[in-house]
Amino acid sequence: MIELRRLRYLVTVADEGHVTRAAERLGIAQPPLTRQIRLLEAELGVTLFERLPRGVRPTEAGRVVVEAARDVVARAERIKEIATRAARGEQGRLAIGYTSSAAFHPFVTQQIRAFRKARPGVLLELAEDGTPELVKALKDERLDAAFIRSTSTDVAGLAIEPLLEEKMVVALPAGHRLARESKLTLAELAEETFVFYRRPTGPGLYDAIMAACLAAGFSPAVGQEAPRLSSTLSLVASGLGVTLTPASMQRMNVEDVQFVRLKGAKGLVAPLLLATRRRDRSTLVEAFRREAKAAALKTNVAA
Amino acid sequence: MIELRRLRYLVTVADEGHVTRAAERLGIAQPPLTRQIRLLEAELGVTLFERLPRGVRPTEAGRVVVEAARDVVARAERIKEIATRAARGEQGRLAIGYTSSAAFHPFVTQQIRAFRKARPGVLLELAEDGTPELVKALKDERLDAAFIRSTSTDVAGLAIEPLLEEKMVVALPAGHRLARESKLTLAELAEETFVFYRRPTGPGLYDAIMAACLAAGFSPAVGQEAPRLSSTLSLVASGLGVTLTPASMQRMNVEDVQFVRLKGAKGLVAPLLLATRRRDRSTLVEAFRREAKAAALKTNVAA
DNA sequence: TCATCGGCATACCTGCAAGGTATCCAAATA
DNA sequence: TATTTGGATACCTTGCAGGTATGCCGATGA
Repeated sequence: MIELRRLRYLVTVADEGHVTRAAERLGIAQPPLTRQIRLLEAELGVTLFERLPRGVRPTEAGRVVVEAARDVVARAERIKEIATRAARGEQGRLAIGYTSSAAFHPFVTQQIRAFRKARPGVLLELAEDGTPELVKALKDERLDAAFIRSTSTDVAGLAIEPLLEEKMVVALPAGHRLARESKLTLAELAEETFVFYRRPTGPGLYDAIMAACLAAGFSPAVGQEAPRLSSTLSLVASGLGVTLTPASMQRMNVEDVQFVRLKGAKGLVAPLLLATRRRDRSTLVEAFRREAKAAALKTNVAA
Repeated sequence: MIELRRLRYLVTVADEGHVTRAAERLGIAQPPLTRQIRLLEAELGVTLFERLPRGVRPTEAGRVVVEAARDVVARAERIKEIATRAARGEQGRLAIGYTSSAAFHPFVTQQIRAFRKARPGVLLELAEDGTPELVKALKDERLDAAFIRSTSTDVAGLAIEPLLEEKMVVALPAGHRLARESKLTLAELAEETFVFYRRPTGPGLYDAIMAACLAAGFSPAVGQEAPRLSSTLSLVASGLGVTLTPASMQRMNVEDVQFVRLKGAKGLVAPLLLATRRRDRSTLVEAFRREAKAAALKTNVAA
């Protein structure tokens, strides 16, 4: 019968790529570790590592098994925490993620605050990351819900629900010749250099902006790309170009960036989406979803 | 450090509601089981069971922990199955590359599609690039196999295996004076300007074409070079010259390009090769190689 | 090409924790 | 109050993880 110790050893060896170093990290000697790995291989009936002259390397099958083992080990580690929390009578735990651009959206912070207030017994865990990473974390059950801005890659098994649509605004370096306007059309930006956040692996804001510019009769000159929507603003502040961002980003209050409303770029909106696991019908997630959708509806009616 | 044995015991006791019966089911005596449960309680710092006059009952916290334990145990049990499946090549990851000209070859797409269908558990990663880049990626283990057209630079450590040989066709701008012929000889192209894709760092199609032209009694006038075989076609479409391409490129269906069969240029063929790492004897790569070679053999016999 | 080294494998011993047996004890029947 | 049921305790036994010593193989370098 397979035991956790072996799996922990397996993961460590895979991480180190080196039995001796892994043994060191585990605080045991090398020979027992070698033996444990071999016993595990015998038990699974699979060669997990190629033995190289220097170190070891997981075989193809090894990689797959290591990932599964990592998952099991991580879940086992969490049990202790689950136990103490359950003993304290806490009603559960909800891990919520959001893309960096959603982090500044008042709706998101408002929802999280309201949920925390209504359920003080629930431990909220928050994480900020890129949409593809959030999607992966949802699938791996490291997250229970995520506010995202685009439907990125492979979302099979996830429920993606639109909450809000947000207007876009133009972000300009302070003192830019257009910064004194109260409204701008896309066409007025035709001569500008744009900075963008890196195109995600799926259709996203990037493509929508591109399409809108083309519709306005120009192809934007892209100066530099940034890994996060939020970091484009520092590029704008540095004068490397202009960009379009969701209106809520104005709250970031970056020095040397001025925002101007965008006029007549219909269809150019930043959606705010809520992603959950389709299978996951746990009470907490369900409540969070329900409340978020209700609040979104109210916001949309008010607007 | 928490171990799976304890978790298994915990789940069994919870299921039976009875330490003695659980012990029986586990094939151990009752006292050790009692002790293991108490040790687990001590480790987690939580009382998991209420001791009743007849049997035991999980506490509130106990129920939560039991569910978490059940999940971990189930996942651990699955690891063995995951391992055997991975060893059989039903799971894992395979990164395949192809040169842009091979990308349009029906054989290549067919092989990849068939492999994906036969092994849905395998994550296929595809990359299109030039032959030298593919060779480098193979050596760096960013790729596991690559369809290439020529044996480029330094292929030490790689196994290069011929799969197919493909006829060449003449690509002409639409409306070209020779475009109405049904067949052309090389000699008939002696007065034409040629466009070529850039010569790779090793011997390739370029040299084969050059040699064939020389054998036909002329040295081709080279008009412009393109970085990819596929982009030569747009040059042809723009009327910058004619070129010779593998027959499968006809599928690209470029507007303003017409293809004419080539007559009597024996030896002028575009090989399709499969490159793998010589050392790499992983199940997945091996299976892919085997199936590609088998399919190639069948295709050659049919042709 | 031979010496050296780095690093996994093998052999064999040791100690601890899981398992076994015997027995106790508390509460629920009768 | 006697009996039964089932978990707890005490104490012995054993198997498996861990330790030390050493072998062996391939890679590197003089």
